[in-house]
Amino acid sequence: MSAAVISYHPEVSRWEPNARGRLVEAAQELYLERGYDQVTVAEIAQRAGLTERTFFRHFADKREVLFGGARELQEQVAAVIRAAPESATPTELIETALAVSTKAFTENRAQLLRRGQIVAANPELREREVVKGAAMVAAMTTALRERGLPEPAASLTAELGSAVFRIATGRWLADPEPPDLSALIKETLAELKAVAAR
Amino acid sequence: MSAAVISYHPEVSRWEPNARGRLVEAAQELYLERGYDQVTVAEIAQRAGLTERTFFRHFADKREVLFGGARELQEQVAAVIRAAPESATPTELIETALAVSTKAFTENRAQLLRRGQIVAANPELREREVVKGAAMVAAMTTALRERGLPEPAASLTAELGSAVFRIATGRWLADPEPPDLSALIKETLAELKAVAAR
DNA sequence: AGCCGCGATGACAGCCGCTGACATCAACCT
DNA sequence: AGGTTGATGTCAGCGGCTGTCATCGCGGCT
Repeated sequence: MSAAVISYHPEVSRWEPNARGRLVEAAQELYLERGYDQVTVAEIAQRAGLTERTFFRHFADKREVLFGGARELQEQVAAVIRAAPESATPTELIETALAVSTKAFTENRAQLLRRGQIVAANPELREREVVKGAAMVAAMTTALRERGLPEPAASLTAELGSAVFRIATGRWLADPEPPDLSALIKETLAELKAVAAR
Repeated sequence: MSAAVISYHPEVSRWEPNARGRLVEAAQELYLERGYDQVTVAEIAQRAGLTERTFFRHFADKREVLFGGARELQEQVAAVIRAAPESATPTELIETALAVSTKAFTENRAQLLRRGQIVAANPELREREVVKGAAMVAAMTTALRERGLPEPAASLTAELGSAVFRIATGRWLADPEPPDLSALIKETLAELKAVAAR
């Protein structure tokens, strides 16, 4: 509680803060500069002022450093589904769940484009993206089942939601004049209904 | 062209035949016995009477040895979509495309269950399965676009088809008294339509 | 004030997945 | 007979990833 406890020297603590963030930043820079498979983990760690071993304490593998946000998004979506009114139809649930992402997406468009460029350039990274999508489906299915939706409706609703999300955000990122993301999601959902009705 | 060129000794050729098949067999045995990550590629190769280097000439990586059939299935499905009459609706296309798998699946149930057991036991293998599903979606989308179906209907139809396939075969494999697979596919598709209509 | 456990990091050794380069040798072609 | 091809072997090496132990500031406890 005494005053002036904090030294003004930046090295307040034993290490620089935000090691994880520095690793993400260094990895993205290097992946963009030279391509994912021309970068070693040791190089990433060095640019971040850390060691290779520490990289693997923060990220399960060399790919995961690009996919940190997926878990949070997944948890938010599941929470929204759980909180929706009991009367909501599957379609309404999808629309509500996907709405949670629009703000973060719209605010970070440049960052998402940069990341998308890195991921698109490498098959291993595209694989990991697919896997994250599947994890999202699983989380949505669980949340839907918890509110009483029986199988296979729960799985199907989750798959539909995931498909709409993937297609809508893909179009939104690809469009140089991006329309409103939530409107695009609604539109894509409507098109899906039209396809399924035939 | 002379007669009796062939020695009766089993070693007709320089090597035992069907190296690829022996590798698949050895890998499945070992993965089942000890678990995927307790098996080295060198051990698989040794059981098959080959070297590690030869394993990697037949399979891109240690996982791929379990996913050989995916490419053929994908090609068959795409071919059926391309061959369907022009008048077919998206739903009919899905139903027709998925029908091609039922025979092979029904005939190889035991094999598929064994493989499923191995894959389910390991996250890396589950990832690869997800990736194969995504490749199927991509192939279906391409085939649908080639017959003139515009986007996003092509992507959506492919996603729906993939979802129905995954869910129907999952239920079929899980059921100890397996119903007719093609009937189950039709039923799942009908449930999907019901979900999407709400 | 002194002690102690915790937690983030470093240092080091080692396994194994995977690749490139070159050698071998039966089968086949001409 | 000689040249080509194609599947395999051999060997060396990189790099992703892990286990293990050491380091040492911090914060809490006594």
